[in-house]
Amino acid sequence: MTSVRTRFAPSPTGFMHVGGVRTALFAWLLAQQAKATGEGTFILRIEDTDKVREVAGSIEQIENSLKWLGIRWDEGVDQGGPDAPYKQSERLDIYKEWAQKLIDAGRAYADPYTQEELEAFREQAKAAKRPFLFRDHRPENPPVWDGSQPLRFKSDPKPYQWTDAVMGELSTGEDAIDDFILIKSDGYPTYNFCHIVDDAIMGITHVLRSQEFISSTPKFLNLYDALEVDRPTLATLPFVMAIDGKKKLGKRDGAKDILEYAKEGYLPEAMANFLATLGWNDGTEQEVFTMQELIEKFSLDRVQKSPARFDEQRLLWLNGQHIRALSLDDLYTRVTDFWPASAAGASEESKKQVLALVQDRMKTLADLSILTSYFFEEPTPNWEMVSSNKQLAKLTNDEVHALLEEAKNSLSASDFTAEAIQATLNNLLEITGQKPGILFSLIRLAVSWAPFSPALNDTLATLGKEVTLQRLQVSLDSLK
RNA sequence: GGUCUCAUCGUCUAACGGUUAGGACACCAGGUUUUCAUCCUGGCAAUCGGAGUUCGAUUCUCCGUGAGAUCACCA
Repeated sequence: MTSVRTRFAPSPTGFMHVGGVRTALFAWLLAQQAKATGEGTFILRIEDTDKVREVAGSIEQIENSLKWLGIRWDEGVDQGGPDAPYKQSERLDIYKEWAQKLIDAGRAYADPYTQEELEAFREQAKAAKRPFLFRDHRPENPPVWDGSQPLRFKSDPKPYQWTDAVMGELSTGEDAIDDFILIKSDGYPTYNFCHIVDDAIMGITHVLRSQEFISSTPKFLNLYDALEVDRPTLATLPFVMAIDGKKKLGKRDGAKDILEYAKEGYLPEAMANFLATLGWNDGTEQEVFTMQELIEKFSLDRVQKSPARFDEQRLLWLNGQHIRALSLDDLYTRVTDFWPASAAGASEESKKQVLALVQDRMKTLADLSILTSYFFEEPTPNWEMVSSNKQLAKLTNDEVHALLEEAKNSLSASDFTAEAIQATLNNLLEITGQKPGILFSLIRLAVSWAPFSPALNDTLATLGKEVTLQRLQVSLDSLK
């Protein structure tokens, strides 16, 4: 019987980008996996203790992002749970209580210095080429903490050695530990303090977070000791790096809102697949995973230690793979917002027929419009497309005219099933003595005027005899 | 500067100390008797450097080098 409780604890400072989402995904996968054999719980906790940086609407946006990806939480701000509230700004009393325990134990004290004095200490250390440590300036007789000063942790500096579920054995010297602030002078706790309190209260078993926290981990370990709480399994995830440069992906470096990808026609399961395999693999050569497979196969010990770059090409490829894996009906429900405007009046039946034709060619749902518009609206002849085609450019206007005329005649006698059309077309090859590359390309353009389209016989069959012949005529007429 | 982490094709990655260093994306070339962004086949392409341990290091150790993180009343 395993019990896994994980949490995703974002601060509401804006939209979510792929790095943050991946952390959430991994934590969620772990909890889902545990559900199969025991207890698994995934918690969404909002860390809103910095009122200055808070951005209105962020919580809703975070929730929408997770929902889009298919991540559901068992406990959270919107639905509550046994450890409610799940918003840190509503848990201030709890942190005060825990802070008092530390004060009583002589492990916390009021910081009597002004900003200026603090700054002077920093300058001093810098001038002396020494690291700045607040604990070098611990006041001998700190005032009684009345809430107007910051409350600091009285650390117990010592070397630490610990095991990280991803990084393995880690260690630091005592310089990594300092008297950090537990509660700010505005009454709100710092992340360093309250996340540890909450994780303990909520019984979090696995803490997943990104690499930037690795150097503050010794502080956390020191606090766990002072609080006398068991520490959870710590797992440090490597960065997701920006596509170019070598910087970690961040909002200021052009990281996109994850919901942007939804608008661009990416499937959530493709995004999940991509994110999961960015820094993780199952040890086989499998590249495409369903959500269910990810849940079953994910493991922290196969997570990469080194940062990975965000490769949109691979995401695009995966998206195509997942689109092709969808049933037609499923795909149909996903593309609702992606049809060309001209398809508005088309019936579900005809739209599905068209969709079936292009499913294999779509890489994003947004491709649908360019791929299908000519099924729903009359294309405008663009002879530029003929003259810029290597093979077709060799034909004279008279030859083009003759070929299309011939095609029109043959097709008007066809039964117009896909099979019958193929037979007609093959016959046409013999009559005209043309190569398929020329004849078929020409017909394709004359009825669609699109850069690419499905197999010619399927395209014509879907358009129907009447439309096909009419479009051939329109094209003929437009040819001077 | 202190502390800490990381290092295999362009990118994502695989490889009990023994493999012609494997796969995928991208790219290139063919094929699937039309286009093509699907599909199939093939090709290109990597162990950061130097010592050491070993019969044998991508793998273990050390030293470099490079990259990154962190040193906030931000999370």
